[in-house]
Amino acid sequence: MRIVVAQCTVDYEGRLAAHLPMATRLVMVKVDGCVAVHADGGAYKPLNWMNAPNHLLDEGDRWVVTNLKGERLTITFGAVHFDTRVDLGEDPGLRKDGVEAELQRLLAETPGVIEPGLSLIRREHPTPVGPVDLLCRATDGSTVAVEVKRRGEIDGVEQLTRYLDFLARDRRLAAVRGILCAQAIKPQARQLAEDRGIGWVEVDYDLLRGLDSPVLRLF
Amino acid sequence: MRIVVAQCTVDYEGRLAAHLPMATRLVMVKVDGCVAVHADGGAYKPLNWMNAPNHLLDEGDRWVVTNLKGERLTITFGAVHFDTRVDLGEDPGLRKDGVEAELQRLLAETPGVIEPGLSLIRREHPTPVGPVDLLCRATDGSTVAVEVKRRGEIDGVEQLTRYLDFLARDRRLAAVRGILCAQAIKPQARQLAEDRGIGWVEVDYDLLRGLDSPVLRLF
DNA sequence: AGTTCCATGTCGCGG
DNA sequence: CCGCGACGTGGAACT
Repeated sequence: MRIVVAQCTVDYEGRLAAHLPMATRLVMVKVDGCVAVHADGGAYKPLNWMNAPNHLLDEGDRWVVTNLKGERLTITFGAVHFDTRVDLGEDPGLRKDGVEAELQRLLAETPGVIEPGLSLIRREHPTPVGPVDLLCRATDGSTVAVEVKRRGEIDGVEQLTRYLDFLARDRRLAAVRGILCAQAIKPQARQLAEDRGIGWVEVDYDLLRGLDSPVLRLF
Repeated sequence: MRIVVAQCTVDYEGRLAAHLPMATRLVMVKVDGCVAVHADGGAYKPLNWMNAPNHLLDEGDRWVVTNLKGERLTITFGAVHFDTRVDLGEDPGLRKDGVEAELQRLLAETPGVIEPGLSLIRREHPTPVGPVDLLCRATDGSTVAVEVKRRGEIDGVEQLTRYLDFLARDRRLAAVRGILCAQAIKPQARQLAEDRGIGWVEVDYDLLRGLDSPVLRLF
């Protein structure tokens, strides 16, 4: 990784046009070739950047970074405060927990928390417009398509609506209804769901993880 | 800004849980207090981070960064390769051109380029499923909902469809139709729009900017 | 390569 | 402060 602290102007031409006047900034070049220009604020996002793969033309006081999509990042340097290279080596990588995949797994094991008596038919049930997260059977005999999200928003309702359109035509299934299931569901998503006769349920991830624990599963 | 290159392990507990084993990484602390841990790859996004506002407890070989939402980032240091501070000063900021907000503003000033004779009723007209970009009156007396996009894709058609569903029920409005307006509209979006009786128009951003110039507005 | 969908999305604006 | 939608969204998984 190369780290440069220097005065510079930056110009980006591509999906939009952007310009940065001369000021002191941090320019980071990673071994994969990506370039990022940071100011001393604005969270972790750089002011400007160019991801790999790209080509960096180093003219000394000016870098021109281009990619195959025709985007161009031009950095023109003034006074350089500092310019160093460090070898970080390969990174062992990140472990994550608590994303949608995890939530879906937990709900598949305890579908009753979505609606009393619900039982799982299958996960990732295929349709022509994508897989339904959980396909279930309700006590009233109807089929229930469950869309699992970490956060319930309008997109989730649209997605479920598309699935239901196709499931309704599947003669092998009983009458099909839909439920949007998330840790939190936004008012507009609730509104749209209700407007379309789609149910919605908020579930507690920590509670669910508790229900899944070895001790409680003995009961 | 403080720049540290060091061996470290990182743990994040918050919206999810994540762990990074010991390895050499770049830790950046900006003056606004945000902390980012970078590996030598993975584009401009850090492996882990904590945005401002937060509180950094510096125990020397361990940093504990917390925020009011109950998220916690813990960095435990091993060998430190280097640790420096630089004063970047205030950044003059970024100028952007060609984004949706700009396009919407220009169209609001010259709605006639969307359809001859169209006049603006209001921008950001509220509905229960979100605001309509431009609500207009056509010469035939009908109301026209315009969705403005930089790039016209299926999402834009879906969004406009939702608005139209609700607008159709508003008895204060005349018959409502919709137009998707963008710099470029993909074939699939055109197809879907036509299928739903929604109009679509491609507009030239540069031409529009020209129409908005002081000289031409005299005419 | 193209499409779909998730994300600790982040960011900015308006209520 | 929340709600909402845009973003140079980026990135991964799958066709």
